[in-house]
Amino acid sequence: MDKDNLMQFVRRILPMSRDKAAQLVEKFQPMKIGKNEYLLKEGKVCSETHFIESGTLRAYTYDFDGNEVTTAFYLKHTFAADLLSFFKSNPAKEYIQAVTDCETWYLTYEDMQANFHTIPEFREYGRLNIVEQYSQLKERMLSMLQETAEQRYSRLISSSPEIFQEVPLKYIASYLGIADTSLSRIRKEFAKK
Amino acid sequence: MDKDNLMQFVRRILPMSRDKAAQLVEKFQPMKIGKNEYLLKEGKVCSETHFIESGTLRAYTYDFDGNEVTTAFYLKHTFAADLLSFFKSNPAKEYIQAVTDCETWYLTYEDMQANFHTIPEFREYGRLNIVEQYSQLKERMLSMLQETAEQRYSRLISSSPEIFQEVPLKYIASYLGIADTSLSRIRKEFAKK
DNA sequence: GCTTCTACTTCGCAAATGTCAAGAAATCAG
DNA sequence: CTGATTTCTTGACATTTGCGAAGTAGAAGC
Repeated sequence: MDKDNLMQFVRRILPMSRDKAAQLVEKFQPMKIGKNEYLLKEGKVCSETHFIESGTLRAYTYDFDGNEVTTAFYLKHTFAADLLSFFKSNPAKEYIQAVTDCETWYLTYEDMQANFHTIPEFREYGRLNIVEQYSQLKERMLSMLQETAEQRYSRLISSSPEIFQEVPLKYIASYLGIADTSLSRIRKEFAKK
Repeated sequence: MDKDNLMQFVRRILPMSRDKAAQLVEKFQPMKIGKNEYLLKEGKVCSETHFIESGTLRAYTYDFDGNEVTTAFYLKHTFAADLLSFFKSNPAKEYIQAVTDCETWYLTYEDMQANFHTIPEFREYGRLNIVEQYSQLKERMLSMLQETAEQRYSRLISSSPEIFQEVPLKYIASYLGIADTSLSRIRKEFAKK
């Protein structure tokens, strides 16, 4: 397992030379996480950020009635971490669990800080990365505000069809903010078209 | 009009000496915006960030059916800007409009970049600020996912009662993701308790 | 003061979604 | 392979929310 995918990912966000990128990803270390195991539990501080080489994870928390609410899916070749816990060293408010067996490259908060100080590009990368995450969250927020459940489903399946191969529908339902029975009905309607 | 409130705000996010703070806010300039005027229009790049000395603004966009969707309220002594447009110099996807007459201190993107380079604290402040905004957006997202309209209303009125003094209820309805008639019903039910 | 406009409420009905229970289908463990 | 568990679907019914229309109250303009 080499760091090619990681380097490609980093350079797509912030173009830079191969050498710079290599320097930037040097501190990342490999990890394996078995299916249903946790990368992070509520109350713990998220002290690493993981680039997913293979596998899928999801983040979730509970609502007032004790139902699981899926807040994010992390597919291969993206980063998985609780951004808030990681950057502010706060206890996490959610769980991050492996939906399938996973292999990741992870970077500790300390190593990231070291990179921030020694590599100006990394500082810029870090900032862009947060803005990017903010952007995605905002789109999802807007989608919740202005679209019906069916429209949200339609958007998700066309923008991220991979998710549907990787995770159970009930997680997707709670991610879309609807009951799993409602999702089932929406899929039925949707299939007719 | 002096910069005391601005300095206080900045130092609350990132503690620093009075001198540092003074240096940091030096480039901010005053502006007045009349009721119903626009601080930003869709399609324009948001090239300044505004600290609101007095007054209230809101951000909004339109959904597929042409209805206004309020995405944010900006109360006095906070920052108003389209974060995504500002940091990425992209065309804004929304409008920012003054709900009442406003006075602001604004900083241009160029001046912010200059501050980033010359004042390390400001870099750190910028990053923390984005993380903070992300945090707030995430809470709202969760609130949409796990709470009923009435719970969201209840939460808003207890966390930000000021908003209800400043902006029409119909804006609040679209901010909560419901029709104004539904908000009216919810308020009626809510008043009984 | 009068008119006009906007914000807000209320009503009746329709559409969307939730809840609960049952059963089918798929997956997992031994 | 087989039984147990989990996931998914379906149906009946309740609840929430949206929509259009009508009416009221208050603010703004003249």
